[in-house]
Amino acid sequence: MTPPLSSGARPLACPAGTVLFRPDDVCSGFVMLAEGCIRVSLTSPGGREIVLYRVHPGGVCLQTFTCLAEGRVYSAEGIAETELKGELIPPAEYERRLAADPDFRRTVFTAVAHRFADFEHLVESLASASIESRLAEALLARADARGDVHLTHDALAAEIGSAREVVSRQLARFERARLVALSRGKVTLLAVAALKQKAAGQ
Amino acid sequence: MTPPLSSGARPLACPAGTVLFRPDDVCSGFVMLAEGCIRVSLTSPGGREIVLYRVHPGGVCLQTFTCLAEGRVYSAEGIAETELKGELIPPAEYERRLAADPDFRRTVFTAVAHRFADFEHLVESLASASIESRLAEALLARADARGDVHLTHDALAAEIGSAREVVSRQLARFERARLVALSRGKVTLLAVAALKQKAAGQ
DNA sequence: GCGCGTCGGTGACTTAGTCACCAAGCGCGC
DNA sequence: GCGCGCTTGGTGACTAAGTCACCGACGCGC
Repeated sequence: MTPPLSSGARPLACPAGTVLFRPDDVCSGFVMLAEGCIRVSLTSPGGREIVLYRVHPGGVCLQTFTCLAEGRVYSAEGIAETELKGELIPPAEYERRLAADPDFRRTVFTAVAHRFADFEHLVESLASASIESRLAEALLARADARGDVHLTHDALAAEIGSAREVVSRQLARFERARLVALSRGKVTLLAVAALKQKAAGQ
Repeated sequence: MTPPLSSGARPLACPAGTVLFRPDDVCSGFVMLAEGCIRVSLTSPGGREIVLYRVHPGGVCLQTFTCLAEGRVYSAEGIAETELKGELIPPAEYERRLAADPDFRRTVFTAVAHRFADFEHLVESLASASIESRLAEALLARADARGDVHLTHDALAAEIGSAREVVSRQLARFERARLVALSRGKVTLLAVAALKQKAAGQ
């Protein structure tokens, strides 16, 4: 459709599991994702990890945006959850496009705004929602079409910013209530409607 | 210095305590603050309030930015903490300036980026810092030149996204350790260095 | 000086998080 | 196909934080 996007943009391709950036890394450019998913997470000094957000095609990595706007280093970690394809736009080219291309500007702004709304939701649920509702929400959000969630209890704990033991115990309660079935590395949702109620806070 | 900034901008002036916006309000324009301070906070269904951030001159209200970028309604509450002076830039004019004025664009971007970094800090401390360290941090951040913090325990609880009773008890512990002195509506810092240690997590 | 609204203190209880440890599942090399 | 070691999950015991209910103390207006 569009011609080669610009002189400066470089193709980006990497396999699942690639660490795209770590805290204190310098930002090498703005990522326009065509395919795949990037998980951005924060790890506290105590070793607790929390997933801040995921970047999908059409989305924007706020971390990257922040780094480019303020000339700072990254403060979180970004990992390719799946194989990635896209473009890496170097800082100067990014700046030029923001000035010259209203569509590009609108895309970036909208994505930043959207990301911010997610963030607000995260703050709200960290500050006031129960583990039960946050876990129910995370399960619903990350289930595949068959209702399976392929995550360890540890990974689920990172999704909701809690601890593994807490997740294990809450999952055990869900299992006793026949809302889910548990197996190693997998949670199967049995009662989606009931979980939605829990996610909404009963 | 600059001539009247634009055809569209309207002067903004209001006294302390004014509610600038509430959840579900439509955004009437972009605020450029010349003087004063706006507190933006979220109140959960359970009635728990948490202060998201404060807007100072040169800063940007992310809420407003989000609303303008996505054409959405506000999701938080904004209150004038002090008397405000500034300009209100209507949406169309805001859009025009973003396109035409690189300095304006840079200002907005930098401010948004900065705000986002604060937000990340908020998420990190909600997810993993103790009440003791969050309260110590809040006290240090909001003390005046004499080391007085003129906030009720309730207001301090909103600052750190916790409950009044929890704040009262932690303040009592600080008082027993001679780190602060308590009186009605005021906390006086007695040992700033020790509080800084607590804020950093010992 | 009385009444009332705000502010702060406290006990009793629930929920969440931490720590230490163990057991089951699984892949791998031999 | 046996044993080894890593990952994952389960559990008890404890601490920290949050909730609920209630009361007392202060401060202001009448």
